[in-house]
Amino acid sequence: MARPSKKRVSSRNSIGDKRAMILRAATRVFARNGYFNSKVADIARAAEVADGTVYLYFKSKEEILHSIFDQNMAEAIAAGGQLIENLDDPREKLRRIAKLHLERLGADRDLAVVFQVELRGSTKFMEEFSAAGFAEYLALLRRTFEEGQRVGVFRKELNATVAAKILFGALDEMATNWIISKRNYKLEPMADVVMDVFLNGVSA
Amino acid sequence: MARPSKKRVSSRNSIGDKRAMILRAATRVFARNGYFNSKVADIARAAEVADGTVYLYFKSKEEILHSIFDQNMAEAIAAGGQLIENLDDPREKLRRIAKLHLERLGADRDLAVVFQVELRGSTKFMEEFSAAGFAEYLALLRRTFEEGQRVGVFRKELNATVAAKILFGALDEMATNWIISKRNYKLEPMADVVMDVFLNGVSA
Amino acid sequence: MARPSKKRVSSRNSIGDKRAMILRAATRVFARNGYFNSKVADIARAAEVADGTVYLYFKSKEEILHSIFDQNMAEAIAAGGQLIENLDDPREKLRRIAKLHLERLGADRDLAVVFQVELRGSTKFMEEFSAAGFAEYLALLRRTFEEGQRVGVFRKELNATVAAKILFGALDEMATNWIISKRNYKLEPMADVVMDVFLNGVSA
Amino acid sequence: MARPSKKRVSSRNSIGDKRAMILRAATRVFARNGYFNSKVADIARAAEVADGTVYLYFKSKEEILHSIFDQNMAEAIAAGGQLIENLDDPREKLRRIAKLHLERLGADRDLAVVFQVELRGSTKFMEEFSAAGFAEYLALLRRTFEEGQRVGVFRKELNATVAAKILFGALDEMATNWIISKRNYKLEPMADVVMDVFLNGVSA
DNA sequence: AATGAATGAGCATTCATTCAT
DNA sequence: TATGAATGAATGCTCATTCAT
Repeated sequence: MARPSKKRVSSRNSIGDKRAMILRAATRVFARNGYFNSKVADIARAAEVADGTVYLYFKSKEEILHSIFDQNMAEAIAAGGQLIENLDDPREKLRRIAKLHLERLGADRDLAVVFQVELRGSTKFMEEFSAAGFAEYLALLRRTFEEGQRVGVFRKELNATVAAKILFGALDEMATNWIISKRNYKLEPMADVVMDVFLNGVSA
Repeated sequence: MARPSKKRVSSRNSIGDKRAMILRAATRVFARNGYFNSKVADIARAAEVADGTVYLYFKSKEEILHSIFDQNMAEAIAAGGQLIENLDDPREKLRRIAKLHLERLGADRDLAVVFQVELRGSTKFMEEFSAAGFAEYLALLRRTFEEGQRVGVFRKELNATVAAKILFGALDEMATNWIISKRNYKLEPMADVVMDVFLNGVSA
Repeated sequence: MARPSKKRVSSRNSIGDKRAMILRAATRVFARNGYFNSKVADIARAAEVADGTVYLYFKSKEEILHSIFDQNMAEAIAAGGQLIENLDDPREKLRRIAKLHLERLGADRDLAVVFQVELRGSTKFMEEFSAAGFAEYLALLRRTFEEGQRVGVFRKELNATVAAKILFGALDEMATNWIISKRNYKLEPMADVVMDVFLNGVSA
Repeated sequence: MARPSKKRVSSRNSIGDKRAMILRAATRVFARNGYFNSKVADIARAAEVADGTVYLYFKSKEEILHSIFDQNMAEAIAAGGQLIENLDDPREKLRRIAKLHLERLGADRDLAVVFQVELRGSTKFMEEFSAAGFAEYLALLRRTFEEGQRVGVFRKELNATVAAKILFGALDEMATNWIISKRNYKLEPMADVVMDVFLNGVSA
């Protein structure tokens, strides 16, 4: 009858972390069961809160998925910007970005599944998240590529937007394959191979 | 009370088309509403058959999605194989495959949406369809690439599997972006740009 | 493609037996799966006819169940009447009827299941089949009992209708228990025990 | 759009009653429409709760039927045990049990219908509920009968199990007939007639 | 008479969301 | 803030029955 354990240790982080806990729990749950098969009650249980509590922090189940994307995308872009601000060579910039891309996904399989699979399952999401951080990320790649064209290291006749998409597509496929693959390998080193081919392909 | 009209008009198309009609209707419905939001009743209405009729041809809603994938993938692989059997240059082979890839998707937006979006929405599907035709397609790319390495047109130090994935990823991204994009452009020509960069990047 | 076997032996009985074949098949199917879980298609398959054919002989699934009851009940009552018409002792008459009752059910487990279980599953059936042959059977028992009272072998103060129900209930329970029982024993001999107790209980 | 009234009135009965209310409502609904024709929505409406609420207390529609049986059977057996614990004469014990049997059923026609009709409609139920409380009830009758044989009031050569079934069958038939009957009479007094015949029949 | 493809009404169950406490 | 009992809309699938052949 009594609910003994349920250790109040959950206060391991100062208060207010509840939102973050729910987000982390949701990432885990979505990754394991898929967005549509995940119940809000599953997330609540995983986050060790009551069902209703989830709605104190998020308007709906969908908003949780969005928040996972938004938060991580914002972090990634911030990290990426910081990472390259002191670099000069556009090729090196792209290399660092690519490595960071796969490094982040490779460090958290659940997050990777949500990004590579769950977020793709509907045109609605696709369009929305495309309009959001994803476009920004693609723009970062494009601007860096244009910079390379300006300084003469990349072929000037290439459409920068398309070039950015090619690079993104290649990296994205690495991530997706890594998730699906039964084998156990590091994702981040794949960035080197991709960049080798890509830079070779676009260099002036 | 009475069940007036609705007399078995059908036969608009010769018999046996029913399965194909349902498949076509489902592609349209899935593309417009997403797999999870599509009701079997929607598909039935779009195919102009009764709800129950759907189940005479498919075991479940999920099987319909699978059938769309299977059928089109099989056709595509057959067409691809035929297309390149008389070619010698591995580079040309890859060019043709890439063009066919984007041509087919570009010719049927609904089908493209199902392939690029709906089929990606769950690890379950991903793994299953990965195991099926998709793996076969990737293998086709890989073997052609290896052939190119053998005849000396592609860099021998590159991992053929990874190279195949890079190419697929780039093409895949073209397709996905084409779907999401509000602009109206032809998909198939994008193959040329992708192949330009890719071949440049992998050539010996 | 060809449907070779399906031996036309089915004409083992002259034509017109189709109705009987469906009835027999239905008894088997109802007994094994229960009335509500039995599909008309199951019955058709068991009877080796097409689904639609069933409806050439019966108006509905429910009518099949009724027909099983009606037919067997009519046979049983006819057999019972014949069996006792040359007997004098009312006690012997009841003994014969009881034996026949359990003998018939004990000879066809499927039929017994339909009579003891499937026919009981709804007040609607109960009332209908009560109004039909069942009432007639109970009346046979009652009249025979009254005859016994008249000739002085049964206690006159007993209500004959109730006495008939007691006897029927006891026999009915023997049949039901026999069906449910995992053990393997003959049903018909149980009639002797029941008659021993009953006759002892009602004798003047 | 708005979801106006229907405010959580409830609390009409103290909380915790909800399970009991659903059970009572289900008994009524099953009795009136039959188990298979009863919709869970009917039960919910009758119990004045939402459809989903039913599933907070019961795993399935089937479990509701089981629960009706289990609960009432447990109560009846407890009541029966208590009723006879201070009696010595096995004949009197059986008389009391028989009276209680018909008294309980006679006091709640809906419950009687469920017990006499709905619970009988499938071998699955039959076997299950046979394995459960029903067997226990039959065992109670048998043990009491054996006790009577030991103390010499019942004929020793009779099989106690069969004797118990005969008694049960007779009582059961009284109950079933009472339900089906259009006439309006008390069920419980029938126990006396049955016991008169039965005891007369088995007495040493 | 016989067939079996087609029909479409019907229903148990789930689960995101709310709100009284 | 937090809870979790209660809600009720939503839907995939089944199957008795029909009817064109």
